[in-house]
Amino acid sequence: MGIVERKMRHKEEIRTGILGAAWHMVVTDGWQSLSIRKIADAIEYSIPVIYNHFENKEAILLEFSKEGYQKLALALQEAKNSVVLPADQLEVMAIAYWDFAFGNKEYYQLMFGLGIPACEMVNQITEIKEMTSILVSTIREALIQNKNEEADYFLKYHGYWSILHGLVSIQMIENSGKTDAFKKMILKDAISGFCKSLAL
Amino acid sequence: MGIVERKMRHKEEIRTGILGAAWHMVVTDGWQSLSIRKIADAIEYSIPVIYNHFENKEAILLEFSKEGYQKLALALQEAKNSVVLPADQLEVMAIAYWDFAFGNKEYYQLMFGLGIPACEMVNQITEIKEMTSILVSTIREALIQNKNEEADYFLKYHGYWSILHGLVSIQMIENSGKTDAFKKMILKDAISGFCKSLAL
DNA sequence: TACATTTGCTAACAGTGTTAACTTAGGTAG
DNA sequence: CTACCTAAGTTAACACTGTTAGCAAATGTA
Repeated sequence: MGIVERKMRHKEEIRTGILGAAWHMVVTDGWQSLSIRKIADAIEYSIPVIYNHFENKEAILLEFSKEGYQKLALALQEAKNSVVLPADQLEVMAIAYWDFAFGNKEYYQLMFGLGIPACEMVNQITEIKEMTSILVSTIREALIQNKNEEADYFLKYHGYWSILHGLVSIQMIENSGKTDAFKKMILKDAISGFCKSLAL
Repeated sequence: MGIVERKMRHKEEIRTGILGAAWHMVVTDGWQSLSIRKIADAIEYSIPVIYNHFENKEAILLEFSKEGYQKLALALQEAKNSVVLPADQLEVMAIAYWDFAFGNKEYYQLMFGLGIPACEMVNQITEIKEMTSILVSTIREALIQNKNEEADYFLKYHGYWSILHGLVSIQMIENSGKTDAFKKMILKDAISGFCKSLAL
């Protein structure tokens, strides 16, 4: 008598139904417009049913976030396996990382808590340009100083900013037990490595 | 008859009152819990008054975002002025950038749309560790290959990940007119620069 | 004093997440 | 076969959210 089995199966069906409906909404309208009510509507069950499967809305998003990290790990592993030299591996992994992020924007944004101000907003902030111009000019000066004017300053500027922003935002969402001093060591090491890349 | 002046002044007072109350709420409870109603309550005016000064809630946040970019630009400029060599400038600017981000978390999170999943959430995702372990192992292998085992692999791993995440997230919120090919050039340049830093 | 304009308010609309309390259907035991 | 009990699913509400239409009152002008 597979009664409990059937019940389990049914419960699982609802669960996957919730996740399926939720994912569909995330992909079409962005995850900021995900709503419990709309999910309930899509799966043709009442609202509290969803709370039998997930503690709250965040738990649903957390589920996707986990999925995302798994997919990313898989992509990185595959990339790594495709070549043998570690230096080459780092390069193909970088590309795999990039491709994952832009091939799965919804996942990536969820995983790193990115994307509230809806992108369009950011482009309207002229203040950003004022700030980046300071970065750009310094990069150019550094390249001139190094007699390395062939190097594309725009490339380098993006590299510089990325290291900074990447370090900051990862530390911010990680908030691990590292000391401030150690965090700054990471920063200095990354920047000194970058500065070396400015020389010929 | 400074009647219009007085009115202007009064209007300006309300505006700064709105921003002041809003900022206070952002700092104390995080900007996700900012609400028009609570602002109205704080400034002791009714809700629609706020809509006379700002088109919507996002406009208020945009205001802070702009402020943030201005403050960051100022901090970078000051750091730059403190030393003369471009290479040194890049280092002090990096530290200034870092200090700004962590000294003004609210600004930074707003500026880069960071921080929905409330940080605590991210720490509960064990899947992250599975992913990062792949990165770490490859970094270690690369260091061994380069006979540079003294280098701290943890430092390098953070640098590597930061470049990746930084590039991705900045490109994502910028969504400028760059071609995919050019974007990948930025990526490859940054990574090849990083790989050089792994050598002795 | 009469009019016009700005200023601000009340109250509502249309949403959101979440939960208490109830009904009903399903399986179990006498 | 009936009585019971548990679990599934429902309705309806609470307490919020952003936003706006329509109205009242205060203010300055003619």
